[in-house]
Amino acid sequence: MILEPLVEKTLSSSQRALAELRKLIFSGDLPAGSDHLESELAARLEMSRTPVREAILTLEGQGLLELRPRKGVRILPLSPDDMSEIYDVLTELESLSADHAARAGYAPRDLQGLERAIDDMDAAVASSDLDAWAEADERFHSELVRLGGNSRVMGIVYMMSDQVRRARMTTLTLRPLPVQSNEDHRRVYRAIAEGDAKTARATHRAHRRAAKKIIIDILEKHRLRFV
Amino acid sequence: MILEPLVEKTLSSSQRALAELRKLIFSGDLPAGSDHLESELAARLEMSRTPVREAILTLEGQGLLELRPRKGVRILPLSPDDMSEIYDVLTELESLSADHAARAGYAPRDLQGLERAIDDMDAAVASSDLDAWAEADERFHSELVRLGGNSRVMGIVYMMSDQVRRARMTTLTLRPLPVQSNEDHRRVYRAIAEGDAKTARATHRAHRRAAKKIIIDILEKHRLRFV
DNA sequence: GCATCCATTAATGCATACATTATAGAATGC
DNA sequence: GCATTCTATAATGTATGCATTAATGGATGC
Repeated sequence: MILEPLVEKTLSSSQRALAELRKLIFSGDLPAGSDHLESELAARLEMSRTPVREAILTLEGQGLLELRPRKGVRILPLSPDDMSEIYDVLTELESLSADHAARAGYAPRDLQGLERAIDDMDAAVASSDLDAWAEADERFHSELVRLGGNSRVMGIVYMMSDQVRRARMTTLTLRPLPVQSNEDHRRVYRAIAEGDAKTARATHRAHRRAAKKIIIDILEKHRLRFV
Repeated sequence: MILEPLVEKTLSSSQRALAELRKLIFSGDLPAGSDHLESELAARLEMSRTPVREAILTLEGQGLLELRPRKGVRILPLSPDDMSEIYDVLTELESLSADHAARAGYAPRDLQGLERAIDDMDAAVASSDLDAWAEADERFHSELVRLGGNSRVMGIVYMMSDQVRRARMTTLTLRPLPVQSNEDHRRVYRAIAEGDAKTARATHRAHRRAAKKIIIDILEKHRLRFV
């Protein structure tokens, strides 16, 4: 019998399995394209197969891995085509969110989260802190979707952001400093604040399309497949 | 997401559980808002809790039900707000699909599925066969998404179509005969055939927005919550 | 009579044991 | 030597049993 750490939080095993597997995938400890047996993962997480299996099924539903009976679970690689698909979905759903956010008539204080994210991105660009920029960028997009007020959109975008994050790990250092990007963010922000749904939607759409092109070009140029 | 081959071999218990639970939900045997214990469902499907539990987790991920520890799983009701969210997502993703389908430059024979669905809807309207119309309408939309070529979009739309189908069971007999609707479909079809992405997108978007309004109005007018 | 606490109960979450089955490799026949 | 078949193995899929824990109801004290 193994003694538990005293500060152990009361997280259920399957929740832990889900979180830990996610971390292992994002950290690259479980590289894209690699295969792993349920029992192996269970041993690694020091729990039985049952909760691990539940987490695996969830992650399969989220498109992070694939069950291949008798061959183990395969961590799914992301090809440029995959990223293209994901960016297209994000483009549509975030643009919808921008539209709805503009129509919702939010007060300035409701938009503080957006504004702060934009400011943080400016600061990050100024100090060339790519990690801080990525974090603030992600915050901007998730805040935008939250303001859109559609819980289904939030769920889908949250799922796909996971995948984008995987790709970003690789591409972040290869892309030019995102200077233009924040100008776009500010324009989206202004349009929402002014209740101009049409501009908010169109501006965000253009922003996402440009971002997609940058990422896809990098992935293809460097023949990056596994991220 | 992937269509199963028609030659069904002995499918696994968890697959059966998934299919059967779906059927029970759609048939109304498990009404929206009702609670059910894992063990009760397992007994009903004549299998152990394990595969039932796996199916339940999958269905939870698809938003059909909710796990409430110690209270059983609750079949989720669909409020007008839920339907509004779902229609908004479908509007965006199907419009994207129409756009991409138009750009893809399909040959006429590739579009046969669309055309047949439209013809079938015409026939169904002529004979006032609402069920046939609903089936063909669903076929049109799923074919459209298939032509769009984005597998993520296909997956999301497939999931949400399940929910729309639940609502449609109730609203179908309450709505006016969908005559205008098929005129829209034909215009989308023509735009795709002619490679006019802009028109395809805009037309389909308008179509979906109109459909959403009809459904939501009915749901609210009749105070329908559980479907 | 009311509130609080404790005990009982029952449902889930997890572990484990078992059944099923695909696959690799050996063995046998040609 | 090659192919085919059979067998052993191992991984998944499923069943079952046990532990944990939330909820309910009763009992007790005020």
